[in-house]
Amino acid sequence: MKGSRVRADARDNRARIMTAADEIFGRSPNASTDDVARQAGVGIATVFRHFPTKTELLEAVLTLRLERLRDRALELAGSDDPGAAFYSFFTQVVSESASKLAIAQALIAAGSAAGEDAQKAGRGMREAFDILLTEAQRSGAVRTDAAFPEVYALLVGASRGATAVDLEPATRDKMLALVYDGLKP
Amino acid sequence: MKGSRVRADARDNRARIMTAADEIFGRSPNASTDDVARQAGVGIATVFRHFPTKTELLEAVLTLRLERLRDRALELAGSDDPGAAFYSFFTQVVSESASKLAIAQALIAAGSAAGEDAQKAGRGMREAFDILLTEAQRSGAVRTDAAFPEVYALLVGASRGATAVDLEPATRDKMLALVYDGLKP
DNA sequence: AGTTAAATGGAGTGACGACTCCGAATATAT
DNA sequence: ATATATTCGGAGTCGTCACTCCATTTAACT
Repeated sequence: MKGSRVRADARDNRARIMTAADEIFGRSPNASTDDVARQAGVGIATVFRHFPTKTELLEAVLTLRLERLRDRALELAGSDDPGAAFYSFFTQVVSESASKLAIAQALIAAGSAAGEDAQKAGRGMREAFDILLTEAQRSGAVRTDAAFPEVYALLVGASRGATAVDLEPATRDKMLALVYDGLKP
Repeated sequence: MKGSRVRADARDNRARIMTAADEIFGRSPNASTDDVARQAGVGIATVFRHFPTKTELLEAVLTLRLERLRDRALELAGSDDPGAAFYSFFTQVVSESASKLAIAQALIAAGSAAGEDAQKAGRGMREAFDILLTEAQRSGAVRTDAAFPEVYALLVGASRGATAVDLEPATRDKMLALVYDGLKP
């Protein structure tokens, strides 16, 4: 006899809802909760049972994305070539930014600016990125007079820029080349 | 006897509504039409008389902003120092981007992606910026292998980056310094 | 198989927002 | 000053969306 009793279908549904929400909100930030439920193949009430508030659902999705990014940064952190690791991560984040940003935007639009877990995940991701930056600077791949805040602002900006107008991949790469030239010693 | 009869109060109200909308939507993209009416000191029906649709109101405001930016670019275009003109315009756009982007975002959220007048104004603004870029390149202030699309993407990105996290002005300037280093020959 | 507590689903509820209707007010021309 | 066509204002309509209630289903343990 265990204290916590977790029914299998509940776990399944929770996962299915998060997947659906990730897709739906990644495409259209103003989607309704019903849309998520339909995509997940469950009733509306089930969504609200697992996530009592739309805001909480959005936060959960955003948190997951941020944690994945952090993990990827940490994987790259031990690399032989810190410069390549840094620029690779930067490029990856920019490439995948569209849907992630849509979710963040949805969260903001939903009213709640903050969000316990999401904030923590954001901090974790930034710390991991800071490690990549520091290593790249130590190896001479990035100028040392560029501090974390402005480099991070550049990452966010490049991401949002790539999202804003739907950029041709070729143009995006050229833009990133300009950014990287500014970052080199 | 003239064919077009324009009552003075109507003109006044239209102007007041646009000003109010500019402020309100610049602050919070999800504001309601009632908020605009209240801020403008008119009734709701008056807003809808002048702008039959919320989308049209947003477009009108965005168009005005874009036209102002274009004018500023054209003013700077004849300058003695094309490099300074280019970087000055770039910096100005980034500084003021917060509210402008909020409006554009509101437009997207309102459903309508396109928008006749706004598109035309956007084109005009981009053309004016292209002039600044070309002159700056000719004067040797900007590298000549940077084409318009990626430079424009950089402008949009820097703007959105500055907006995203509310950046300290000092950090924003450092970020811009990095961008400008990437643009120099 | 039977029991039971947890989980589900979909019809409801209340609030809010874009947009309309129409009687009252007012600018303009005579 | 009066007439009149235009504009105004705010109460109302309609649709949508986040969130709830409860009868029914179902996983899990004996």
